[in-house]
Amino acid sequence: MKKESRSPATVHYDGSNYDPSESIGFLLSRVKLVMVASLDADLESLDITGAQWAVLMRIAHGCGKTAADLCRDGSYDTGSMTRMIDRLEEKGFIHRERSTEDRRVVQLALTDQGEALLPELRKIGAKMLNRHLKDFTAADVQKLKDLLRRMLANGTDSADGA
Amino acid sequence: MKKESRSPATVHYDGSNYDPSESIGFLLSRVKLVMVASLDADLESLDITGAQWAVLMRIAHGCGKTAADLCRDGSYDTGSMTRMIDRLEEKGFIHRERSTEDRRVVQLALTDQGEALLPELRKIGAKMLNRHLKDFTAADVQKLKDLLRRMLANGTDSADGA
DNA sequence: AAACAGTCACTGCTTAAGCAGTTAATGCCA
DNA sequence: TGGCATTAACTGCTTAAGCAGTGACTGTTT
Repeated sequence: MKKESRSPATVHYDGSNYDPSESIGFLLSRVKLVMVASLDADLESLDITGAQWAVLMRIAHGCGKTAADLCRDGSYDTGSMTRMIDRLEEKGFIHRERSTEDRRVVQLALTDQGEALLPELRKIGAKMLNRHLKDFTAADVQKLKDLLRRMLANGTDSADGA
Repeated sequence: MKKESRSPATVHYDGSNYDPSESIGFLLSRVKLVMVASLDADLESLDITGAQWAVLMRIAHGCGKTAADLCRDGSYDTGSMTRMIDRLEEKGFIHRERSTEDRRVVQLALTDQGEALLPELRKIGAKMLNRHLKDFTAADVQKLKDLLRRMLANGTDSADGA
């Protein structure tokens, strides 16, 4: 006596119709993996990793003025972020400056060297995305973003589950 | 004098229209992150991680009879896989058996304990996916799979880039 | 048969992420 | 004003992933 599904519209997987290599989870992980690998390859000559690229882009766009901002927006660990910033600072792309208003925080900014690199970073990122979106219509891209945003919202708001 | 785009249909990003938190790359990473976090949380009581769950599911579905298979199908490092299998074996979920036909390979299989756990693993995986696919129509799910598969194909075949 | 390249599982090494705990600074409230 | 919770950045510790290299074994070629 199997229980009937109560809300058929939202039950896409019921525990028996699983094909690992076809499931959304595996596809998603896989796509992320190849995108990062592709980015890493393109960034190799600049001695920058994909993760570092992401942080530089956020700083450049003003999404993250401080380490704490970057951690919140990127769901990143604060300890890891400190060391990430260490690496980027050591390479000369960003610099730290203790805030005068709130002396707990450290303001982050691109150095001239980091600023100079920015166009290339943008170009590489765009190239990688376009490569993976080859033959996508504008509608496809919009739809994909929409679906991903909805998944994100579903995962974020009711974290406790059923 | 900016160069005109040559193939407008496939140029979604041109290096200037970047909003980190809205780009497909960030969305994708983010969705993957919350899905894994969600899976980890649901699996916590079983003392299994999301990565371990993925391997167990693959073995259970016969997608990976050996470590080398699992590495190929999951784009996983062979060294990491050896240790992953160590952990799963130590926990009693799988067991190794040297193949008699080809004595290089080690056959992997679920133990009785692993087999017994399987229904619960399936249930947890399905629950996680359904949670993130809430309010998705069947067409939405199909479309998402289709788009992800196409991205994967784009990233896989021409690895050299432009 | 002997040499050869290729494959499999495994090991040491390096890197980096997450967690827990520390210190300094801030805002709040009695 | 003094105490208290909160926040920011940082530090040690643990875990695990990727890379490079090893030894055992296989199929192939000559």
